[in-house]
Amino acid sequence: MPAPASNRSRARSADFGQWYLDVVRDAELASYSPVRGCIVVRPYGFALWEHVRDALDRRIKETGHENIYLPLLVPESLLETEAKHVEGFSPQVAWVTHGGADELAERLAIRPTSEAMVGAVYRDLIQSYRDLPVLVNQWANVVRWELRTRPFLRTAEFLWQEGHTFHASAAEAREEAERMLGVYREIWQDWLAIPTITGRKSEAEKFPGADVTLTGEALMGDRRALQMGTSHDLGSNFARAFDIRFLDRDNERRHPFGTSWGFSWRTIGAVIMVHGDERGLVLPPRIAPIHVVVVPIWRTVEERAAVEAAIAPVEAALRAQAVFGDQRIRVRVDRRDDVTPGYKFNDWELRGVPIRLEVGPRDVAAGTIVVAERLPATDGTGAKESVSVDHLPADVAARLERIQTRLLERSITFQRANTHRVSGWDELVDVNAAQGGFLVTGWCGSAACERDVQATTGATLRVLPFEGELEELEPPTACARCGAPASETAVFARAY
RNA sequence: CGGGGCGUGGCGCAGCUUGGUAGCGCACCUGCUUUGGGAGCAGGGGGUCGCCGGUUCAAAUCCGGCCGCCCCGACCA
Repeated sequence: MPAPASNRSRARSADFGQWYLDVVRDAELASYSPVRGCIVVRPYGFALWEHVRDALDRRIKETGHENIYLPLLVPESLLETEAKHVEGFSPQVAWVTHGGADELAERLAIRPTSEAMVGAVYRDLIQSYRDLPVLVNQWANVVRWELRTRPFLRTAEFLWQEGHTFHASAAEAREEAERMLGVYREIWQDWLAIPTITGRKSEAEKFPGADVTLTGEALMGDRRALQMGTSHDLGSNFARAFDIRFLDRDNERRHPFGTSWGFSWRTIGAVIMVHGDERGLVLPPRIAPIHVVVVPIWRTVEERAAVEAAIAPVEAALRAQAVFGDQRIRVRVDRRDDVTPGYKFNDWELRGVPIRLEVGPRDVAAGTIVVAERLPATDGTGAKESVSVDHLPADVAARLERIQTRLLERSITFQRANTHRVSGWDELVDVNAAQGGFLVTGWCGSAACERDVQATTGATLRVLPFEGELEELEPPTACARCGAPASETAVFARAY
């Protein structure tokens, strides 16, 4: 069967970067727009984001937070209030300078994030210890004037969630930052089927204005790392800068302690790069816009009628079937009559639909349906099977849950296989050049050594992992750069 | 921000070196045959060649300027 000349994805193994762009385009997740650095998220891509978003939104609410909405435009004087914050973000801020024809007296920043706005707003809303804790979140777009575009991973405008909280004590704020990183970790692992190494960022890598930045780092299919989301303990930095105070039980005025945490549509890029294969997208069932696609097969109008009649009750039964607790199976019957079944098989595989059902005259006669699973090509599984119509819904639900599990197992295996303990400078340089992946080593804590590693290898200090994150690896006891006793275990990697 | 590339029907591209009726694949429309792994044949519709200026009898093609986007590197979710 001859393939069309265009619209074929590049080989993943040959050119990972181009493969990524091809998958985004061919699976109809997103396209470029007339605006530099800004993408159009198409319905299939947005549905994917919505499933991730809804799962996270539920957990954010379950952990006691409420959603709000803050202004898009931030007066320059506000943005400048916290010194380190403005220093960190100023190179990336887009400015509104005119209203109509008139130049504004004060420029307005298009929010790169909302800490400054939160500070200004909650300065007035927080008066008493009874007003604490403040636990709010917003789903919003932000703009950071990026000089390089990669759909989902790096765009000038992107969608995310930013949580903001204030607490009466430093310990409570730290707990909150840790709690929300834990919530993120659940989503990454249980929904996106992506394992992460969680921990702290170094001073050089942390959020401008934060005391501590917590992060989750994942490994993409090309062995480069991706920061999946961050959670910041802001201490009382923003409260002091914005003069936020509360009157405590003892009648003393005190600054509250803040956190902020963000999770963006970049995670969609991670799903593509972690699970995708030579045939295109592979989606974890929990977030797949379509769980099951049904492809009818027929030649004559009589056959078509018989096949349609056989599909109707199957479709209804599948839609009624529970999966993953409270979800229902999401079914699409592909009734297009301008393309052949073969075309549809390839089309839905490219788009990562976990399960395909084929129903033709032979199946109708036998009371069966052909089931094919969309698993990574290397699994060697996914051959077609004939299944009786009777227990199809339960069978499909079980398969979806098994696929979800298998994808996670597979990505954990990949991460383990590409996490290397390196104990000295030569080994660090060699392993990074030869294999890439996560490089676990000792670090003396000095910024100079951190800089040297980056300058020489291109790998950055991704994370200082929490206790137990690398349980099977005994960390080196000396700094890989200078040989001094290590005060930290560090994970270096070339990153996106 | 440095380096490179590209702007030609909806999409992907060729044509430009050497100026002379704008072409190919996909998509689209009509008909017939097809349909269990990216269908075939026949006919058909659609483009002031990114913009401005210059050279020329004549510019997609040569010259100058501008704009835009993409890719590769330094910074960032």
